[in-house]
Amino acid sequence: MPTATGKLPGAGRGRRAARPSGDDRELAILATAERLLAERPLAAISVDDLARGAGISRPTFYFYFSSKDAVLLALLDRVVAEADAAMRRVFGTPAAGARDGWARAIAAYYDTFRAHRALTVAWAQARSTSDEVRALWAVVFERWVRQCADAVDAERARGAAPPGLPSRELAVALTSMNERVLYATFSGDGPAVAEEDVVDVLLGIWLSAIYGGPIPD
Amino acid sequence: MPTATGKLPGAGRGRRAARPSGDDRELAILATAERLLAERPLAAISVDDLARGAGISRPTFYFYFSSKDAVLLALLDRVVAEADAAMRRVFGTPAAGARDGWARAIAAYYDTFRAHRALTVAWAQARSTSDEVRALWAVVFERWVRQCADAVDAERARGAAPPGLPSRELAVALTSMNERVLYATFSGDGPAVAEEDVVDVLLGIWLSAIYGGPIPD
DNA sequence: GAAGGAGTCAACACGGTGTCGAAGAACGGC
DNA sequence: GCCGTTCTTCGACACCGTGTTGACTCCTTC
Repeated sequence: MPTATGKLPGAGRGRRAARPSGDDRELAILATAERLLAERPLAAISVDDLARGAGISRPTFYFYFSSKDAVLLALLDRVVAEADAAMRRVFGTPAAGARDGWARAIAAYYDTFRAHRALTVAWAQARSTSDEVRALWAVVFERWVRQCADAVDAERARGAAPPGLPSRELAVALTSMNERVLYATFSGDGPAVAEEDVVDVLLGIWLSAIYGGPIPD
Repeated sequence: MPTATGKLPGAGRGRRAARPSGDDRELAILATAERLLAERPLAAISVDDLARGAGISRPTFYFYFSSKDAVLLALLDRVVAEADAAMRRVFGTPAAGARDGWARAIAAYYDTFRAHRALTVAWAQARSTSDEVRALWAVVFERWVRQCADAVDAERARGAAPPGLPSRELAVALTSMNERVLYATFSGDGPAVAEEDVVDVLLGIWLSAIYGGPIPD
């Protein structure tokens, strides 16, 4: 099991050693992957498809990436970086009230993943087949959970939110919900929330879970 | 694409035509599958493993099931039937208050899936690779969503719950959350809620989402 | 103009799936 | 008790996807 790294986005994932036209090839593979992913599921795309799409032979593909999963990982790094950047923008701007802050955070993820819906769906599929994808996702997820838990703690500390469930467990559950609901909405299989409502629905649940006091029986 | 049915649990999924000792073989395959699933992921189990485990050759396996997925489907039918039975029991017994009713419903699913955690995890993986598994799950999920939405409507009608998000979308989101959170807890990869807390955490979020009024900014 | 690295691919080994056809057991009718 | 039919089993095959090897072709650059 090679390449268990996950440092800088886009770097070190393949096995190249930096040379002129090689970069084009690498980009061509990435672009082909994203294009094909938009039309069929990851499992239906072979290394050969990727190679041909990029105008090279299958063995040459392995010169650039160590496997199909490595391509996905590289693509995923990018999107995660994008989502984090969006999130940093949210935290950087002062929010007009608590509701607005949470709304913007949820919308930031929604927008990022919607812009790459094919990738989002493919990632979820690859998570069950690739340890590396699973590991990368766990790291990313953990970061979001931590941010969310910290924000909840802060709201409780300033008296805006009542005490309640442990903030970390609350954060895990809410973040999980977002992940699953957004996936269902984007992939379209099974019951899902309509795309135009999804942010509102998620936001509503987040707010009542965080700010709603204890429920009398 | 054969066998798109989903009628009676355990029936019609393979391609047998009912005969004596054949039943033993079928059961042996099912048992082998559940046993192997407890030690490694679905993708790491070949048809050959299943066949050998049941004491038959690979071609003979195909006499009983049309594919690896069909085995999982048969197993899944059982567990779903079990969960539904548990749920019917919950609805059949009068609850001591609203909180207790929801708590028992969530616990019923938790208990059923925990009792078959290996299957639960395998199903989630197979959902990305098999159309049939995906379709079966969509049906099951839809049924739960409907039950949940109906219950919310009933609570609102009797004045116990305030109006709020559309009941169906609320139900989709909450059911999705349960699915994802339980999966994370059982599979153990990535951040998860501790097994002993998970029902309380989910319940807390359900109650505030359903009974919590509108949140002032 | 030789050395060496980057880039490329035909051909291979492997492991998995699903199918086919022939051989073996089981059983009912006659 | 024998014979055909139907159920059951499996060896052998065709196929597809993966990842590797080794040799060949350019470039550089010294």
